[in-house]
Amino acid sequence: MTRPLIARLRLVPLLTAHELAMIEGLCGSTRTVPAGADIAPQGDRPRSLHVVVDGWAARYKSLPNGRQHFPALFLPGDVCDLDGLLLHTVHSGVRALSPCTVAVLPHAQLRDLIDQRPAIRDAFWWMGCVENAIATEWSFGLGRRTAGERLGHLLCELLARLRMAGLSTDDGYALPLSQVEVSDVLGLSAVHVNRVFKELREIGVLTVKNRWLTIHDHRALKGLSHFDPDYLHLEGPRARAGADRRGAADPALDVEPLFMPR
Amino acid sequence: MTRPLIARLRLVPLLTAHELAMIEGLCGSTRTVPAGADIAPQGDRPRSLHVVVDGWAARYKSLPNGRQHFPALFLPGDVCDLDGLLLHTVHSGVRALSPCTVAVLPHAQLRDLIDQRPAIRDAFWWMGCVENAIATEWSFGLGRRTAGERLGHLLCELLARLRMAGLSTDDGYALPLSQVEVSDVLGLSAVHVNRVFKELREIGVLTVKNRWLTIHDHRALKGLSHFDPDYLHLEGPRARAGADRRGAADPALDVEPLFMPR
DNA sequence: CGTATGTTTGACATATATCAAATCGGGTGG
DNA sequence: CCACCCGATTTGATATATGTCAAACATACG
Repeated sequence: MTRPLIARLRLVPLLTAHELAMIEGLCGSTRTVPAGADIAPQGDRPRSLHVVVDGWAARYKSLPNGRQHFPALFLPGDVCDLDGLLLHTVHSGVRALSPCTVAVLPHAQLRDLIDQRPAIRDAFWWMGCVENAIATEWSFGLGRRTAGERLGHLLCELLARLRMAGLSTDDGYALPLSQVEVSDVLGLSAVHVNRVFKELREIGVLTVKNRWLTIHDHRALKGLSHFDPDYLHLEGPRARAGADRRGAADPALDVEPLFMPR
Repeated sequence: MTRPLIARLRLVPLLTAHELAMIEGLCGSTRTVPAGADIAPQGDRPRSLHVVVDGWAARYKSLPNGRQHFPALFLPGDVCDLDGLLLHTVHSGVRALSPCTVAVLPHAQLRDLIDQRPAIRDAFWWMGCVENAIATEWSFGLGRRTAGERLGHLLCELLARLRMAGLSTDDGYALPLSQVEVSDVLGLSAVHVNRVFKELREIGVLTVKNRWLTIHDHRALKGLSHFDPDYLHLEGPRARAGADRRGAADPALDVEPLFMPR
């Protein structure tokens, strides 16, 4: 079940249906990982690529005294260790934040595909660039945004990304993160995250109940966090000159609609 | 004069001398950019790649009320707008922090080279991954390190990167950044950066004089900032299976030594 | 039901920001 | 070569956002 990756790649006008099928065919096995466990092994010469199919995961880094940080969050459809394809040692681990299902694509075969098919190469390279763009935005937030702006911005980003994956309703989504985990994303203390949530709740912008986030006033949330989704590159990668590819419109692959009906 | 890029790529056992020459041959023009000016145009469909040959540059992002942040720093040898090759809109600008010389490689020709030569593709893709790894480390610092640790860590990183480029002495380097600019990298106020510099000076770890940084006690600086250079991937990308490439040892290209004599 | 985990709240501590002024330093023009 | 000047650095006083500690509550789970 690599649907989410395919759904994501389908957005990419770069790929033909045939190429999508090739990628899908590559997914040998699927693993399930309990919350809290590592998804991708750290260390030398990683041998495969992991795609989150279900659940949420995060890259993590920590310091001896217990300080921890999540510099990236991976949602269904995201490749969570793209770097391992090029780098020969991977230093940051990836941990499941909720129970996860991950697809495992062996590097060797993926490399063959990348060598043969420039469009596939570009699709994966492009995903790395988007990850980079998101990291840049987070970096800015950590450096220059207030706690309230950071939280608001994160929640808007997650809505946009989940919506693209077809995993949100019009005004909310399942948020499997504890406040402690949110604090490790935002570089704040858990207590302070709690206070900011409370504030947003009190001004009527959102509600969290039973791990479900409802955004009552999306406009306000976007406004107070200065959210602009451009950096997510929801429009897909740039087309290759002269290419007339149209995977996204090809009905050969039966994939769920990408946007929820309003 | 694309020497610095070539010097950087030479570290990469991936590339043959011939391939290095191909890349070097691509560099049509060279531009000089005054401090404070933009190097790479933002916006849709960028048409070329820019390599810093001399001087320092930074990616920047800002908010209306004047808050500014530099999520990445580019030193001689660094490609400063790799993302533009894949992304069809570039949202963050790159600004020269000191007077810069940049080499301009047209995307069209670079793409041809990348299509033909997997090793060249991997070299550029790899540089993107390293940029990503550095961004991840900075992100961690912004989220979880104290002001002192952040500054110390940055100064260690710059020493390592400059040393790789042959631009440091054994115990210091030219630091063209003002304290305001450092504060925009570290997500601090300029005043506080000044105080942290003072502290490091008073405990005898470093001196800044005339835009030259001298590190008197490197061990202490590394210790207090928990610096570990692994994330810089100074060892180059992973070799391709079965490849026996050895550009770095090939004397055909007359490139300066990469490390200063002690 | 009890136990563990997550959330909420309060009181207090502190790192860092802000504002404002003094001083330094180096380039420029006379 | 000196005097001026402008940006950069330095310092002090004060403000504030956020962290820390600790306890009380919820909530889910077995």
